[in-house]
Amino acid sequence: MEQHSPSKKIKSILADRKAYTTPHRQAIVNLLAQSKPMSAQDIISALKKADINRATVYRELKFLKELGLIEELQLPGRKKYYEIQKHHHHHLICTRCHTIKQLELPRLVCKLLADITYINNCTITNHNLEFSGLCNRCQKYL
Amino acid sequence: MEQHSPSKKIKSILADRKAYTTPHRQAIVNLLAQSKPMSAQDIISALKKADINRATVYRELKFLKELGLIEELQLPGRKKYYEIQKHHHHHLICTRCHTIKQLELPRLVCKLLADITYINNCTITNHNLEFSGLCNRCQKYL
DNA sequence: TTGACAAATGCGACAAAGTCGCATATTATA
DNA sequence: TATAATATGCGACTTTGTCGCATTTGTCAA
Repeated sequence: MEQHSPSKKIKSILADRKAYTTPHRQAIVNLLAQSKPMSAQDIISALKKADINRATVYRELKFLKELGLIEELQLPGRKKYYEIQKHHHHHLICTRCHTIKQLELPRLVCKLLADITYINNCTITNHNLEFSGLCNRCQKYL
Repeated sequence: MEQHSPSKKIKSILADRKAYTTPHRQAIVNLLAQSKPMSAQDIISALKKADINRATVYRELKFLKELGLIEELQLPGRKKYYEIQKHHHHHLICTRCHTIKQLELPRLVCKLLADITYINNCTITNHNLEFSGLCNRCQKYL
Protein backbone atom coordinates (compact mmCIF):
# COMPACT_ATOMS: atom_id res chain seq x y z
CA MET A 1 0.00 0.00 0.00
CA GLU A 2 1.17 3.46 -0.83
CA GLN A 3 1.88 5.35 2.35
CA HIS A 4 1.62 9.09 2.17
CA SER A 5 3.38 10.67 5.06
CA PRO A 6 0.98 12.41 7.40
CA SER A 7 0.79 16.15 7.40
CA LYS A 8 2.79 18.19 9.89
CA LYS A 9 -0.43 19.18 11.53
CA ILE A 10 -1.49 15.61 12.18
CA LYS A 11 1.96 14.70 13.43
CA SER A 12 1.91 17.51 15.93
CA ILE A 13 -1.55 16.61 17.15
CA LEU A 14 -0.35 13.08 17.74
CA ALA A 15 2.82 14.25 19.44
CA ASP A 16 0.86 16.53 21.77
CA ARG A 17 -1.03 13.52 23.03
CA LYS A 18 2.10 11.37 23.20
CA ALA A 19 0.59 9.19 20.53
CA TYR A 20 2.82 7.33 18.11
CA THR A 21 2.78 7.66 14.37
CA THR A 22 2.31 4.03 13.49
CA PRO A 23 1.79 2.48 10.07
CA HIS A 24 -1.70 1.32 10.95
CA ARG A 25 -2.69 4.73 12.18
CA GLN A 26 -1.36 6.35 9.04
CA ALA A 27 -3.06 3.81 6.84
CA ILE A 28 -6.44 4.48 8.40
CA VAL A 29 -6.09 8.25 8.28
CA ASN A 30 -4.87 8.13 4.69
CA LEU A 31 -7.67 5.85 3.66
CA LEU A 32 -10.32 8.10 5.17
CA ALA A 33 -8.66 11.17 3.72
CA GLN A 34 -9.12 9.74 0.25
CA SER A 35 -12.60 8.35 0.48
CA LYS A 36 -16.22 8.79 1.36
CA PRO A 37 -17.37 7.98 4.88
CA MET A 38 -16.63 4.36 5.74
CA SER A 39 -17.79 1.94 8.40
CA ALA A 40 -15.31 0.05 10.56
CA GLN A 41 -15.93 -3.04 8.46
CA ASP A 42 -15.36 -1.08 5.26
CA ILE A 43 -12.01 -0.01 6.61
CA ILE A 44 -11.04 -3.51 7.67
CA SER A 45 -11.87 -4.80 4.20
CA ALA A 46 -10.13 -1.98 2.41
CA LEU A 47 -6.97 -2.51 4.44
CA LYS A 48 -7.02 -6.28 4.34
CA LYS A 49 -3.61 -6.36 2.67
CA ALA A 50 -2.23 -4.51 5.67
CA ASP A 51 -3.89 -7.19 7.81
CA ILE A 52 -4.97 -4.95 10.67
CA ASN A 53 -6.76 -6.63 13.51
CA ARG A 54 -10.43 -5.80 13.95
CA ALA A 55 -9.95 -4.68 17.54
CA THR A 56 -7.15 -2.37 16.46
CA VAL A 57 -9.33 -0.71 13.87
CA TYR A 58 -12.11 -0.12 16.40
CA ARG A 59 -9.65 1.22 18.97
CA GLU A 60 -8.04 3.43 16.39
CA LEU A 61 -11.32 4.90 15.23
CA LYS A 62 -12.29 5.66 18.79
CA PHE A 63 -8.95 7.26 19.43
CA LEU A 64 -8.89 9.34 16.26
CA LYS A 65 -12.37 10.52 17.09
CA GLU A 66 -11.25 11.65 20.55
CA LEU A 67 -8.41 13.50 18.90
CA GLY A 68 -10.89 15.24 16.62
CA LEU A 69 -9.14 13.96 13.53
CA ILE A 70 -12.15 12.04 12.32
CA GLU A 71 -15.86 12.35 12.82
CA GLU A 72 -18.36 9.63 13.57
CA LEU A 73 -21.58 9.71 11.62
CA GLN A 74 -24.81 8.28 12.93
CA LEU A 75 -26.66 7.52 9.73
CA PRO A 76 -29.87 5.54 9.68
CA GLY A 77 -28.93 1.89 10.07
CA ARG A 78 -26.88 -0.13 12.44
CA LYS A 79 -23.34 0.93 11.70
CA LYS A 80 -21.41 4.02 12.42
CA TYR A 81 -19.49 5.70 9.67
CA TYR A 82 -16.31 7.66 9.90
CA GLU A 83 -14.82 10.41 7.87
CA ILE A 84 -11.96 12.84 8.06
CA GLN A 85 -12.92 15.88 10.08
CA LYS A 86 -13.51 18.76 7.75
CA HIS A 87 -15.76 21.71 8.32
CA HIS A 88 -18.99 20.59 9.93
CA HIS A 89 -21.53 19.28 7.48
CA HIS A 90 -24.34 16.81 6.90
CA HIS A 91 -25.13 13.88 4.64
CA LEU A 92 -27.70 12.15 2.55
CA ILE A 93 -27.63 8.38 2.39
CA CYS A 94 -29.39 7.11 -0.70
CA THR A 95 -32.02 4.51 0.05
CA ARG A 96 -31.54 3.02 -3.38
CA CYS A 97 -27.79 2.85 -4.05
CA HIS A 98 -26.62 3.49 -0.47
CA THR A 99 -24.02 6.03 -1.44
CA ILE A 100 -23.40 8.79 1.02
CA LYS A 101 -23.29 12.33 -0.24
CA GLN A 102 -22.34 15.47 1.50
CA LEU A 103 -25.12 18.02 1.49
CA GLU A 104 -24.96 21.74 1.10
CA LEU A 105 -26.96 23.38 3.85
CA PRO A 106 -28.30 26.88 3.97
CA ARG A 107 -26.50 29.05 6.50
CA LEU A 108 -29.68 29.26 8.49
CA VAL A 109 -28.91 26.05 10.28
CA CYS A 110 -26.44 27.58 12.73
CA LYS A 111 -28.89 30.23 13.77
CA LEU A 112 -31.47 27.55 14.19
CA LEU A 113 -29.38 25.76 16.76
CA ALA A 114 -29.06 28.90 18.81
CA ASP A 115 -32.82 29.34 18.69
CA ILE A 116 -33.43 25.80 19.80
CA THR A 117 -31.12 26.20 22.75
CA TYR A 118 -32.89 29.36 23.74
CA ILE A 119 -36.43 28.04 23.34
CA ASN A 120 -35.74 24.85 25.24
CA ASN A 121 -33.47 26.23 27.89
CA CYS A 122 -30.85 23.54 27.43
CA THR A 123 -27.22 23.23 26.43
CA ILE A 124 -26.68 21.54 23.10
CA THR A 125 -23.19 20.18 22.72
CA ASN A 126 -23.75 18.00 19.72
CA HIS A 127 -26.25 17.42 17.00
CA ASN A 128 -26.87 14.86 14.38
CA LEU A 129 -28.66 15.96 11.27
CA GLU A 130 -28.63 13.38 8.55
CA PHE A 131 -30.92 12.60 5.70
CA SER A 132 -32.02 9.65 3.69
CA GLY A 133 -33.75 9.65 0.37
CA LEU A 134 -32.71 9.51 -3.25
CA CYS A 135 -29.49 10.97 -4.56
CA ASN A 136 -29.72 12.95 -7.77
CA ARG A 137 -28.69 9.98 -9.86
CA CYS A 138 -31.18 7.55 -8.38
CA GLN A 139 -34.15 9.89 -8.41
CA LYS A 140 -34.13 9.66 -12.21
CA TYR A 141 -34.89 5.97 -12.10
CA LEU A 142 -37.95 5.93 -9.92
CA MET B 1 -50.99 -6.44 33.13
CA GLU B 2 -53.71 -3.94 32.51
CA GLN B 3 -54.74 -4.06 28.92
CA HIS B 4 -56.33 -0.94 27.47
CA SER B 5 -58.20 -1.80 24.35
CA PRO B 6 -56.60 -0.22 21.30
CA SER B 7 -58.24 2.75 19.70
CA LYS B 8 -60.58 2.32 16.77
CA LYS B 9 -58.01 4.03 14.60
CA ILE B 10 -55.30 1.53 15.41
CA LYS B 11 -57.66 -1.37 14.95
CA SER B 12 -58.62 -0.17 11.53
CA ILE B 13 -55.00 0.37 10.51
CA LEU B 14 -54.26 -3.19 11.55
CA ALA B 15 -57.33 -4.55 9.78
CA ASP B 16 -56.38 -2.75 6.57
CA ARG B 17 -53.12 -4.62 6.53
CA LYS B 18 -54.75 -7.90 7.52
CA ALA B 19 -52.81 -7.79 10.74
CA TYR B 20 -54.21 -9.33 13.89
CA THR B 21 -54.88 -7.52 17.12
CA THR B 22 -52.88 -9.77 19.42
CA PRO B 23 -52.18 -9.32 23.12
CA HIS B 24 -48.45 -8.84 22.52
CA ARG B 25 -49.07 -6.21 19.90
CA GLN B 26 -51.45 -4.37 22.17
CA ALA B 27 -49.09 -4.58 25.09
CA ILE B 28 -46.25 -3.02 23.10
CA VAL B 29 -48.38 -0.25 21.67
CA ASN B 30 -49.91 0.50 25.06
CA LEU B 31 -46.55 0.54 26.71
CA LEU B 32 -45.09 2.98 24.21
CA ALA B 33 -48.21 5.10 24.36
CA GLN B 34 -47.62 5.66 28.05
CA SER B 35 -43.90 6.22 28.16
CA LYS B 36 -40.85 8.00 26.87
CA PRO B 37 -38.94 6.52 23.94
CA MET B 38 -37.74 2.99 24.75
CA SER B 39 -35.21 0.63 23.26
CA ALA B 40 -36.14 -2.93 22.30
CA GLN B 41 -34.44 -4.16 25.45
CA ASP B 42 -36.34 -1.64 27.58
CA ILE B 43 -39.55 -3.01 26.16
CA ILE B 44 -38.55 -6.61 26.75
CA SER B 45 -37.71 -5.81 30.37
CA ALA B 46 -40.84 -3.78 30.94
CA LEU B 47 -43.01 -6.56 29.59
CA LYS B 48 -41.19 -9.40 31.26
CA LYS B 49 -44.34 -10.48 33.06
CA ALA B 50 -45.99 -10.94 29.70
CA ASP B 51 -42.94 -13.04 28.75
CA ILE B 52 -42.67 -11.93 25.15
CA ASN B 53 -39.89 -13.48 23.14
CA ARG B 54 -37.07 -11.19 22.08
CA ALA B 55 -37.49 -12.03 18.42
CA THR B 56 -41.17 -11.22 18.65
CA VAL B 57 -40.46 -7.81 20.09
CA TYR B 58 -37.99 -7.00 17.34
CA ARG B 59 -40.38 -8.24 14.68
CA GLU B 60 -43.21 -6.29 16.20
CA LEU B 61 -41.24 -3.05 16.37
CA LYS B 62 -40.24 -3.44 12.75
CA PHE B 63 -43.80 -4.10 11.77
CA LEU B 64 -45.32 -1.25 13.78
CA LYS B 65 -42.75 1.04 12.25
CA GLU B 66 -43.75 -0.03 8.75
CA LEU B 67 -47.35 0.65 9.68
CA GLY B 68 -46.37 4.11 10.80
CA LEU B 69 -47.71 3.52 14.29
CA ILE B 70 -44.37 4.01 15.94
CA GLU B 71 -41.24 5.90 15.06
CA GLU B 72 -37.67 4.72 15.30
CA LEU B 73 -35.19 7.19 16.77
CA GLN B 74 -31.54 7.15 15.87
CA LEU B 75 -29.98 8.73 18.91
CA PRO B 76 -26.24 8.76 19.51
CA GLY B 77 -25.26 5.31 20.77
CA ARG B 78 -25.75 1.77 19.64
CA LYS B 79 -29.42 1.21 20.20
CA LYS B 80 -32.48 2.37 18.45
CA TYR B 81 -35.34 3.86 20.40
CA TYR B 82 -39.00 3.68 19.62
CA GLU B 83 -41.91 5.89 20.43
CA ILE B 84 -45.53 6.26 19.47
CA GLN B 85 -45.87 8.25 16.30
CA LYS B 86 -47.14 11.71 17.16
CA HIS B 87 -46.55 14.84 15.22
CA HIS B 88 -43.02 14.89 13.90
CA HIS B 89 -40.50 16.19 16.39
CA HIS B 90 -36.95 15.92 17.66
CA HIS B 91 -35.11 15.06 20.86
CA LEU B 92 -32.32 15.95 23.19
CA ILE B 93 -30.54 13.14 24.96
CA CYS B 94 -28.81 14.41 28.07
CA THR B 95 -25.17 13.42 28.26
CA ARG B 96 -25.32 13.57 32.04
CA CYS B 97 -28.57 11.88 33.11
CA HIS B 98 -29.41 10.21 29.78
CA THR B 99 -33.02 11.22 29.80
CA ILE B 100 -34.57 11.89 26.47
CA LYS B 101 -36.57 15.07 26.08
CA GLN B 102 -38.70 16.25 23.28
CA LEU B 103 -37.54 19.56 21.86
CA GLU B 104 -39.55 22.46 20.59
CA LEU B 105 -38.28 23.47 17.20
CA PRO B 106 -38.84 26.73 15.40
CA ARG B 107 -41.19 26.38 12.45
CA LEU B 108 -38.31 27.25 10.19
CA VAL B 109 -37.17 23.69 10.04
CA CYS B 110 -39.75 22.57 7.50
CA LYS B 111 -38.81 25.32 5.12
CA LEU B 112 -35.21 24.39 5.60
CA LEU B 113 -35.82 20.88 4.32
CA ALA B 114 -37.38 22.21 1.17
CA ASP B 115 -34.37 24.45 0.63
CA ILE B 116 -31.97 21.59 1.13
CA THR B 117 -33.80 19.45 -1.41
CA TYR B 118 -33.69 22.28 -3.90
CA ILE B 119 -30.05 23.19 -3.39
CA ASN B 120 -28.85 19.62 -3.61
CA ASN B 121 -31.19 18.37 -6.29
CA CYS B 122 -32.17 15.28 -4.37
CA THR B 123 -35.26 13.71 -2.86
CA ILE B 124 -35.31 13.65 0.90
CA THR B 125 -37.69 11.07 2.28
CA ASN B 126 -36.48 11.01 5.83
CA HIS B 127 -34.34 12.98 8.18
CA ASN B 128 -32.85 12.47 11.54
CA LEU B 129 -32.22 15.53 13.63
CA GLU B 130 -31.32 14.73 17.18
CA PHE B 131 -29.34 16.54 19.79
CA SER B 132 -27.19 15.71 22.75
CA GLY B 133 -26.14 18.01 25.51
CA LEU B 134 -27.45 18.98 28.91
CA CYS B 135 -31.10 19.06 29.80
CA ASN B 136 -32.28 22.08 31.76
CA ARG B 137 -32.03 20.26 35.06
CA CYS B 138 -28.50 19.00 34.55
CA GLN B 139 -27.07 22.23 33.20
CA LYS B 140 -27.47 23.71 36.68
CA TYR B 141 -25.01 21.26 38.13
CA LEU B 142 -22.04 21.83 35.86
C1' DT C 1 22.89 3.77 18.73
C1' DT C 2 20.71 1.71 22.03
C1' DG C 3 17.94 0.71 26.01
C1' DA C 4 13.93 1.65 28.64
C1' DC C 5 9.40 2.82 28.92
C1' DA C 6 5.10 4.07 27.05
C1' DA C 7 2.02 3.16 23.50
C1' DA C 8 0.14 0.09 20.05
C1' DT C 9 -1.13 -4.45 18.50
C1' DG C 10 -2.91 -9.20 18.05
C1' DC C 11 -5.52 -12.61 19.88
C1' DG C 12 -9.41 -14.66 21.57
C1' DA C 13 -13.22 -14.48 24.36
C1' DC C 14 -17.16 -11.84 25.29
C1' DA C 15 -21.33 -8.76 24.89
C1' DA C 16 -25.18 -6.44 22.91
C1' DA C 17 -28.36 -5.72 19.26
C1' DG C 18 -30.68 -7.73 15.90
C1' DT C 19 -32.17 -11.51 12.29
C1' DC C 20 -33.83 -15.93 10.43
C1' DG C 21 -36.03 -20.46 9.51
C1' DC C 22 -39.07 -23.49 11.05
C1' DA C 23 -42.44 -25.82 13.86
C1' DT C 24 -46.38 -24.58 16.64
C1' DA C 25 -50.06 -21.64 18.30
C1' DT C 26 -53.39 -18.00 17.76
C1' DT C 27 -56.63 -15.04 15.21
C1' DA C 28 -60.22 -13.67 12.05
C1' DT C 29 -63.84 -14.98 9.23
C1' DA C 30 -66.73 -17.68 6.28
C1' DT D 1 -66.22 -24.24 14.21
C1' DA D 2 -62.93 -25.35 10.52
C1' DT D 3 -59.54 -23.26 7.95
C1' DA D 4 -56.21 -20.32 6.22
C1' DA D 5 -53.43 -16.52 7.26
C1' DT D 6 -50.84 -14.45 10.74
C1' DA D 7 -48.12 -14.39 14.96
C1' DT D 8 -45.08 -16.59 18.19
C1' DG D 9 -41.37 -19.22 20.49
C1' DC D 10 -37.19 -21.28 20.10
C1' DG D 11 -32.57 -21.48 19.14
C1' DA D 12 -28.93 -20.80 16.21
C1' DC D 13 -26.63 -17.25 13.86
C1' DT D 14 -24.77 -12.57 12.37
C1' DT D 15 -22.93 -8.06 12.97
C1' DT D 16 -20.94 -4.56 15.48
C1' DG D 17 -18.24 -3.50 18.97
C1' DT D 18 -15.42 -4.19 23.59
C1' DC D 19 -11.94 -6.02 26.87
C1' DG D 20 -7.88 -8.06 29.21
C1' DC D 21 -3.58 -9.58 28.63
C1' DA D 22 0.73 -10.92 26.61
C1' DT D 23 3.75 -9.28 23.00
C1' DT D 24 5.63 -5.96 19.85
C1' DT D 25 6.78 -1.43 18.29
C1' DG D 26 7.83 3.57 18.46
C1' DT D 27 10.02 7.45 20.80
C1' DC D 28 13.36 9.84 23.15
C1' DA D 29 17.14 10.64 26.03
C1' DA D 30 21.57 9.08 27.51
